[in-house]
Amino acid sequence: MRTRWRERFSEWYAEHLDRAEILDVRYPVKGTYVWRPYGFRIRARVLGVIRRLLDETGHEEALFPLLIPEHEFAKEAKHIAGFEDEVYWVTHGGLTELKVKLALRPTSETAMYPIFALWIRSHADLPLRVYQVVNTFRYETKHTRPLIRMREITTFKEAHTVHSTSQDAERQVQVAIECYRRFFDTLGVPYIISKRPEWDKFPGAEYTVAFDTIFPDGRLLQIATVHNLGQNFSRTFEITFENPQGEQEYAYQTCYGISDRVIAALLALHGDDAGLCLMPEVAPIQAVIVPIWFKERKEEVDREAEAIAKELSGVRVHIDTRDLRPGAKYYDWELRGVPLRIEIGPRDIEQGKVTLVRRDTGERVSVPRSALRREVERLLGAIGDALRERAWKEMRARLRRATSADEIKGILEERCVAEAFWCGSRECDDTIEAQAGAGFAGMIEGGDEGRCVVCGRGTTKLGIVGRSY
RNA sequence: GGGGCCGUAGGGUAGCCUGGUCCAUCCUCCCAGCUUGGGGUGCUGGUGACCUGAGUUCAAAUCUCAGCGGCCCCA
Repeated sequence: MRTRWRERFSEWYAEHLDRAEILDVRYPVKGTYVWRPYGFRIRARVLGVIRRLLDETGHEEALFPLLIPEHEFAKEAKHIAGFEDEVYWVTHGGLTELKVKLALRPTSETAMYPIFALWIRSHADLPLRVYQVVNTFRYETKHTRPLIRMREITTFKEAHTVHSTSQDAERQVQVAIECYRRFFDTLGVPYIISKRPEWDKFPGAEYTVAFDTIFPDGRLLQIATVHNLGQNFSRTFEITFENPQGEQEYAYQTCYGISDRVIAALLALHGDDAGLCLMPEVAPIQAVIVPIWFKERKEEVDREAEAIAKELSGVRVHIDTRDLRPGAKYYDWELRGVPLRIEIGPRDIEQGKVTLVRRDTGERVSVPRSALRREVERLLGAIGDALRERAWKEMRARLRRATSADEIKGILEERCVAEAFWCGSRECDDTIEAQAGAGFAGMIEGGDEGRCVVCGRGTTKLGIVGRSY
């Protein structure tokens, strides 16, 4: 059942972050939240996935400071113009006013790049690929929402690369996109990849490619961005290298990042009315064992539960020994999204079987003990595939082709996202914004040919329009 | 950026309009005991709250102002 999940999504979302013990939203500073242990374990698993992908593709993890001196932060004019209304400033050390104000990083370009300038001297030092996982701060004035719009982003996974040629930087953009595809595929989070319009790109970038997903309420959520910075920052921060010809040259850079929003998407897209439904890859508990006790046979059942846990080494299992009725435990673990439940009771023991129940479908099967391990592994794989497939299907159903501004408006009213041919001009975007209530969030290039929904000019660009978070 | 609504135990709420009946209602959670155990066991007992500050008043959960926090709508 996905009635409430779909129709009253924002209520569902807030309620389950709390009930599944992901976050505590009661911390008394607006836009900041507490990661609870269960949520934190999910976060750690997700980090494990992205770290592995970045490490495999030649990135090295590093850690730069949170504080950025004003003179560095202010160096890149467009960059600061893009962020200045949302920067937190540290102005005092104790009672002493600081001579140089310190910004809490809203992102780390200006923290990293002065140091990159020191690290890089020759083409032999390139390419440089580093990433870090940090918290970042933005003084958001719009409505804050847990994991979606926060004043303290707690888990910004930002990568920064430096190259000796423009082509190499361009290739890196493709590597990053591929890396993020694999990341979201692992998490079963569906995405639309598009280029952000000129007026909406990252401040200081040449261009920005974004990943968006569509939430159950039909809103677009940006879940990753990849930027080609060209030489904009290297000129500002004097990141130069000696090329093979012995000349000094400005380096070419890219950066890309993913925030806490990926967790929001992970939780939101795989739920149903009973609660969360975690992808097995990132579930802190992949299978929960519920012993079915009867007065005289409690110890026997407990021994059996222990034996099962042992047999399943390598699978993340948990035995629920709380003094609750089995039914109460079922509801509880369903809420928390544990993908597989293993029930073991006297009846199973007598038959030499165990009972397995899938969280995604509710399907219940009785399997021989001898087949336990194989079946558990098979089912975990099947659940992951099913969740991924269902999420993609759901998103595709919410992305609908439009051939006029009116149709776009209609699609938005039906809580969906529209895609329509668009020439790419600001004027046509303004028209759509005025007529449909939302502008183009991005454009997908290189499709078939069509005519811009506004001006009728021929184009191969497909714009996407949706209400966004 | 503009407009509106709201803040009562851990969570959800009644009471507020029309100040006194309120050491504040109900559900849930939590704790103790007994009971029960293949989809939220039942019973008994118990802990726990008026966002913060200032003001009005004989009297404030209730009225006023400010702060903090939350929610919704529009651009």
